[in-house]
Amino acid sequence: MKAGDHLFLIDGSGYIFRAYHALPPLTRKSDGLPVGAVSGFCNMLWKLLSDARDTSVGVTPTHFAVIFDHSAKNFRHDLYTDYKANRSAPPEDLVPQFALIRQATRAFNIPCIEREGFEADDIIATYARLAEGVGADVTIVSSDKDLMQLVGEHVSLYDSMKDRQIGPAEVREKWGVGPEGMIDLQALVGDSIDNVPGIPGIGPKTAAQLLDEYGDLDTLLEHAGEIKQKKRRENLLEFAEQARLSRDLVRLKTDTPVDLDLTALVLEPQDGPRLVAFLKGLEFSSLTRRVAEATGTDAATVEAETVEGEAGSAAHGPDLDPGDADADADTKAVGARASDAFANGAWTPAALAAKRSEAAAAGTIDHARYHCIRDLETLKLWAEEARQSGLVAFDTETNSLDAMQADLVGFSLALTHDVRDASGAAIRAAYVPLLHRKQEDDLLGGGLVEDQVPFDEALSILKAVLEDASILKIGQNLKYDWLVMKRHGVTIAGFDDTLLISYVLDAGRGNHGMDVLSERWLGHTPIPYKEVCGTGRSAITFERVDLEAATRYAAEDADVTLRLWLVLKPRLVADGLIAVYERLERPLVAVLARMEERGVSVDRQILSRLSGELAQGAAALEAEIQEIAGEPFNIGSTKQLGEILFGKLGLPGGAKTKGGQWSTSAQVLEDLAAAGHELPRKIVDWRQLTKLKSTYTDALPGYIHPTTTRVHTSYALASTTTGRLSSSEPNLQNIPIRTAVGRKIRTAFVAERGHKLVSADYSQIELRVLAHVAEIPQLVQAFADDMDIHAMTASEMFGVPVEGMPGEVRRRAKAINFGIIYGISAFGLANQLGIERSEAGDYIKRYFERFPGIRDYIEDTKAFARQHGYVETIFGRRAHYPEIRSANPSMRAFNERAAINAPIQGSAADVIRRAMIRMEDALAHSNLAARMLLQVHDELIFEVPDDEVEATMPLVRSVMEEAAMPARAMRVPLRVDVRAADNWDEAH
DNA sequence: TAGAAAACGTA
DNA sequence: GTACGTTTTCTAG
Repeated sequence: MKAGDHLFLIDGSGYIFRAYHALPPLTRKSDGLPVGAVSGFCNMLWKLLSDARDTSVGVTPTHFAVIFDHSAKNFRHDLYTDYKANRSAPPEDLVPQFALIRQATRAFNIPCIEREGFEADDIIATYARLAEGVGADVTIVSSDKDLMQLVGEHVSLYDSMKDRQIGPAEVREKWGVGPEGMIDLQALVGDSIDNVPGIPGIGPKTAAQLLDEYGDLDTLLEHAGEIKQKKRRENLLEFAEQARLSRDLVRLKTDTPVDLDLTALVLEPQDGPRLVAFLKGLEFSSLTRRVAEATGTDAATVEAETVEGEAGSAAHGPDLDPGDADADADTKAVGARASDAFANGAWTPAALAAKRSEAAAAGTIDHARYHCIRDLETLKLWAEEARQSGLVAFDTETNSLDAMQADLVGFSLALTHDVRDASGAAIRAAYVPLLHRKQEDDLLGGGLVEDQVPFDEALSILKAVLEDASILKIGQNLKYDWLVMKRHGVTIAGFDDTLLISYVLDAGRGNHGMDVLSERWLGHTPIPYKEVCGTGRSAITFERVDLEAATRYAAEDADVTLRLWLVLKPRLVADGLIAVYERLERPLVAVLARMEERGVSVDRQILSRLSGELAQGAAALEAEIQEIAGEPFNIGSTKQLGEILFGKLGLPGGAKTKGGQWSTSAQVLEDLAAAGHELPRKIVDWRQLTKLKSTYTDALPGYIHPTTTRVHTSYALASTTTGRLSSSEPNLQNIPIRTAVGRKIRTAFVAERGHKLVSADYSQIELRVLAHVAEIPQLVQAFADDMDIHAMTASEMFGVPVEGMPGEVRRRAKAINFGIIYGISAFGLANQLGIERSEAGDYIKRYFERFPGIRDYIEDTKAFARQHGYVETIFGRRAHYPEIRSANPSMRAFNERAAINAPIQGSAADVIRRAMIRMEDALAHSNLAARMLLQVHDELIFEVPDDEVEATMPLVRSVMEEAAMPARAMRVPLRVDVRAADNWDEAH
């Protein structure tokens, strides 16, 4: 490079964000892949390059490079740990575009530069100074103020979107200081987006004025005591150090090590066919045409490069939240687009999905090809490849199934160099052991296995990949890995989860565990965990597994996960379920993980006292029961109990169980008690006490975490057919409430010192959903008027006025209302109400006469389910009922009832999911410290600092009540009751 | 020792 | 009549 040459440096990362926000948001390729930013980027690049050929334009580049940010972390984080802490993850539909823009740069035959540990700005600064040094001119394509410090006689900025050149004069005009003053100005002002602190109370105007007066930051700080304005003076004195730190943060590094020297940046001509193929693949038709013309390429003969929707990155479907118009219309538009795409000779999403599935099933898995990575250099290479391809499957190996206890002992990665190949032939997978221990059990418990990658170094390389949202991580049940990594200081950002994708696609068609999915889609049975770690008392933890077996097992997990993703992700687009996945499913992973991580405080003493009381009560009852029975027996054994009750004592047996025994269910025992027998009542009571004791007061303390001293449940996102969550280990969604004794257990769930528990629950959400979907005028009106819905139903059915209605009448109406939600049958209603089937049938008949819309809804839903094999919630989530066409009438009836229930239960579940996804941001925006701890289907429980309770309650209420909006306008309002107290019993 | 059956806690 | 998870007992291996 020499004087007179002109170097163009494009701030690729900055451009991506700016283009994303500036351009129409919904630019997508026919398979749903979002490409708005890529499109803007390519057009901009082409325009600049055209200028290079057109000598009539004054500015003609001779050298050219696009610079990208490399990793989330750089030297500035060492200066200031909170640097860029305010940055939120990039928008979902931008993530897949990072890799595409790198691909685009290469397709344009332009150097694509990035370097670990440095921001794009530093590399730009370095090249700009180098070029300046040889007398060349430099144009930096960016309008970022952070780069303005570089502007000078030979260096200017070019804002490609406003087509504006920024030289020293423009900098001074905009900021009141010249380029040389920009660093000091930024140091004073700070930057809330990058979280550069600056000095409080000083904005750009004041900063410019001060710098004008004192010359530079150091002089200003020396003379800070002379400032007249009191507050300003105090702040300058108090935060002087902070300003100096800020200066170090904003000053760009001009001695970044660079791989390519200036001569390597010389502008080469474009390879016409290659570029055309790429642009054609992205369906940029007008740019394709222009490029073809300019490069003398016959576009018609060039085959489009298959640029992935595919590129395996998040292909995007319709937006559930139509701040962008009508969601239903959106959904249909995708279907329409699919056929258009086929007309263009491209794959339709469905055809692509089918092709992938076929290839995946034909692929073979070869354990011999797996790598075991045992040195840092190799690991770095793999991380680099992940970055290049923008895609990596990831799985952790630990020493516990409990994510809150698990320590990382290794991890596996899988990469592919061709995301179009679902056969897996292009996949490489590896296991990285970190803390495996020798198997022999010497006194010290066996030392570490030799030649493992040093833990801290490996973790930091992994961290850079996992936290970089522009690299899509693919996992199976990522909530587990997310939590484990979080506990190791790493926050995974930018991911897909094959468990959740499968769940969205196939809820109701069996479970979604990796082994099942692998057999279903790949025809491959993965190595069972048992085979590696054994079972029962001879089981070992993964850290004791020898590296060869561990590699086979762990690398296979990553390999299989990546293959599954290649098959399943296109199906999301094909089935129009991308929005469900991205709006209702994927965002909950981090939300739930944080809830699990927080846990809830449980008072051991209350539980232990209760346990004692329950033990006493049960023992007393046990003695009485055995006294009456005339012999000791195991009351907990239904078999023995049946023999005593219906054999020895000769009580009349009621129902039989499936196994043919006499049933001893609570219902049967209650009936016997009502008939005057004294023993059954005592057994019911005994059962209640022992149930509460064993399931709750005795079990819960065992779940208190040794270090956090709180109870951390685990939520399953993909276990129910309807879309509800489930909770386990321990299940905190079935803590007693119905009986007085049971409720006492809730008093043990407490807020930590200085806090309250706030419980917010939806009132009658399922009935409201029913009123909405079935469009029942009376119900809609009743909810609009905030009436007692069961009383209103009773009044409508039986002609009884709501005023002074007997409790029994209301109770019956209530049972019918619930019955409807559960897919009513005369049999079930009769059971519930203890009336004759014929009478129950009459009730149902009368109900349908009064509410014909409900009958229509039920019939329509059944017909839909029979036709499609699934039903949908109001947000488009599907629940499959493959057996609804069963020839077995009871099986069929069961599936029909479930299918009637699923849209109601599932829509309610979707609503609270939406509320949960929004809640954290809503709280943060209001500067509230409330922490969401638990979800119980229609209830959310928070822990809130005492002095924020008042402010938090209305916010929580409004987020929940407005959760359906704007995606759906419900015909009925949602109502939420909110209460605060010291414990869960009083808060609910 | 693993898994089914019965019972029962929640929404 | 829907949707779950946990506990205890008992049986099959």
